[in-house]
Amino acid sequence: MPETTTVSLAGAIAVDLIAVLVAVVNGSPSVLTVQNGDALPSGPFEDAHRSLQTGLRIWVEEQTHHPLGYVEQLYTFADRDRSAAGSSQRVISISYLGLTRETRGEVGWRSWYDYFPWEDHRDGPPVVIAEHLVPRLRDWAQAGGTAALPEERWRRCAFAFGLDGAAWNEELVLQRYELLYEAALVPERVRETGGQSDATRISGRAMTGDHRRILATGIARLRAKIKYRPVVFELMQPAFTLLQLQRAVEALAGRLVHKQNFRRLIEQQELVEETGVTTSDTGGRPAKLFRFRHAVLAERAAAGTKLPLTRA
Amino acid sequence: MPETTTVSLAGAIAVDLIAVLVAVVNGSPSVLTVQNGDALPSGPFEDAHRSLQTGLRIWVEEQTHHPLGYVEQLYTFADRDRSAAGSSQRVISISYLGLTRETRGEVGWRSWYDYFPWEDHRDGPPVVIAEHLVPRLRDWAQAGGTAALPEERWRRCAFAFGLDGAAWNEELVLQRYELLYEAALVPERVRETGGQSDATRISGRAMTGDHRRILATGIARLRAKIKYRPVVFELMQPAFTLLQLQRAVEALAGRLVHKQNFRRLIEQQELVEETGVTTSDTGGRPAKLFRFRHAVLAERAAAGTKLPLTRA
DNA sequence: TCAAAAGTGTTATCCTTACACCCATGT
DNA sequence: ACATGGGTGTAAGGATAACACTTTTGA
Repeated sequence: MPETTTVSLAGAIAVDLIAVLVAVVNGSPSVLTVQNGDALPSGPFEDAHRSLQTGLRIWVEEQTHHPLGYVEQLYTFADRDRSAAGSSQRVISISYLGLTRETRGEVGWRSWYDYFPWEDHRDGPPVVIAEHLVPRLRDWAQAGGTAALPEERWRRCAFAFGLDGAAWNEELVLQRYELLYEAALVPERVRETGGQSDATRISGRAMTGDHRRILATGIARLRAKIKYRPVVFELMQPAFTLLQLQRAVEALAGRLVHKQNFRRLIEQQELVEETGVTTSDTGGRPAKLFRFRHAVLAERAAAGTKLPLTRA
Repeated sequence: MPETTTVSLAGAIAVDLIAVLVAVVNGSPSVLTVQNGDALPSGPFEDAHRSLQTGLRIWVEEQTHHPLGYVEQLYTFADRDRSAAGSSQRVISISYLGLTRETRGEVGWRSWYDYFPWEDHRDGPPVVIAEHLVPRLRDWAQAGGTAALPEERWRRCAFAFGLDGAAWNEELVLQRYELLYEAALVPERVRETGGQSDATRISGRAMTGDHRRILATGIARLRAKIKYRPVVFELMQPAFTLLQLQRAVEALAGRLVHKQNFRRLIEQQELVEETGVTTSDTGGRPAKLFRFRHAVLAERAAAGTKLPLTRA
């Protein structure tokens, strides 16, 4: 049974809103941070706010002067250990994922691969995985007692990081972070002011509290979402070339995609239409500019079949 | 720069846990209710709980004596109008979706189609749609001012309910409920002690507060989830026939699926294995009993491809 | 002329969809 | 025998994955 050291007075619970705000800033999938990159923007949920979502919009636009495009709720966290050290105050954090194309007020945007260096596979698997993570994870697995635990631990590692013949799955961002956390390979686990030179190179930049976990949740959600909902366009300028679109997807997914098959996919789903304009800013042959067909949002909010339905 | 000082509004906010607990009770997709079907089980989040999820597990098992299988967070609601009438107390409801196969303590299980009669298309489109909902929705759309609003409203209706040539999409449970709410076709909107004889037949059984909205959220999530994650098995007995499995899926989706193609799908994904036992309880030729291959949970947590990746 | 990016053609393969038919049991 | 569900074969069509090649610009 739980150890009740903290007395539960009425009203001991505070509610925070916390935002994972994403933009693609010259080729880098970026997240808006505060405190010099140590934290995600957050603030108390005010009673005056009409709803959570509007509450979030209000203060994000206040703080950042960014019009906030697509917004969705991510997750609500409330583990006991989230409380600030010393205080027995219980904090509930309701996190949101937001997408924007605006990048004014140049402050605070950071590539999310600063925080998760092992997640960027656009130039092949990052060396940090084989060099640093794998040996340490293997040590951790082997230290797992006597029973079947070591194999079980290693199986999880291999699956999450695409080892031993398993394929890399870019959606497992959270699982990977949690494994590293469990294996104490991440500064947040030991809480030492976060971000020593060596630790950062290996395990990425740390953040306050569990902000990095929340960021991982957001990235995972977004990587999953781009596959079945046309949300990338929220991150694009109004007009863009197909390669720019492809680069944006690649930035988010952390993987390269096949050029022509990508184009065919976009085309056959009728996601874009030509603007009639071409640009030669891209180096090489001038490219046609496209715009997103907003009609598709109305037409199909994604069928989402996968069940072999009988004909009606 | 924004600072993350979490100011606690002393005691103005209460936090509730609320559960959408699903089981398939002889062919009906059912939800656990309390208060004679008027409410979903819920309770205050206690500071003693280690985390939200364990908090939920503890009191669900307390209240229902059900071992709770799969659990996932659904959504966190906090609209102002959620507060109890008169009180200015702000309530935040963190909702969870839980799946179980246990049905002991026969109290409180209700078919979710009692609450959403228009969602069950297993015997074709329910007559209530054409008979009652469509005319009223059309009226509501037409009453939408002078501008483009009426067409816009009707377009949303047609899309949500599969009218005017649009296909029925079983995942749009929440959108449909919210349309009916917006059109004031649902007792919750008018708040008249909920559930008059006529209203219930047309717009389904009402619930307290926004519990029905939460239930709709849960159903939508589950209908989406069964397509890419093997969660149906959480609702099955340890051994089952393929037709029983199919019936369970159909109950959840509210649609019939193609027998052979369904089997092929199950088989080629290696989701099940034969137990070696057959049963003749099903009427007709005895059926092989299968069990879920728990190995798949480890093997692939669903690849989830849809991007044309380049070969590594 | 060469680098860099734009843009197109084509094929093998797999998955999905839609057919229609036979098998084993209890009544 | 017949109703009820169990269980199978197979072919058409479309989506995917994998090939390599031509075109147009700026430096």
